[in-house]
Amino acid sequence: MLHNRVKELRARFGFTQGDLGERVGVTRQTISFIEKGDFSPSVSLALKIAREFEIKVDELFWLEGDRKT
Amino acid sequence: MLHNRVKELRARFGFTQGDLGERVGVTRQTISFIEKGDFSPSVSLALKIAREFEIKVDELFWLEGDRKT
DNA sequence: ACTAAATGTAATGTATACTTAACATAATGT
DNA sequence: ACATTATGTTAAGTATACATTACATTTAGT
Repeated sequence: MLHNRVKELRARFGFTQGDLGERVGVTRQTISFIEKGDFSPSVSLALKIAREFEIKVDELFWLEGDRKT
Repeated sequence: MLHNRVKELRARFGFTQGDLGERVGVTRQTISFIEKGDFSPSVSLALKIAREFEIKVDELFWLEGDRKT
């Protein structure tokens, strides 16, 4: 199971799902699915999203029971 | 375009493609495809591979023209 | 109350990640 | 020379990421 902080960071940056999708080249539905944890995006997309938030992929996405802290 | 250091690190750890695949739950062909850059794995798989090598996803995979140094 | 923007969600379609099976080749050990 | 192991690669199938369209609900602004 994969977890993420996309929704939290998107809110912090004041982006809508549509904004973020546009910036990283996917639709708002794709962002919505990712936030819901419905699927595991490609590492390319994960890198693009992490880049928008200026953090590392490992700080945005983590595997169940694998949290840093 | 996505680049990675999987082959280099796998060699450093003395794993065969089969060894690594088994550890992260995919076939050796999948590891082979990833090393060749044929596709962008899911972030779940990227996290598992990075964990094996004890490095961050961002140090294993990067987008064209996005290299840290 | 009305409108517009943002989100949730569902259906269907396409692209691509990943599997399975197979065959070829190179390298190593006996 | 033979067997074994690792890798390259290809073809065909399955699973899933992601797009597109559409509609309902919520929230903020007037």
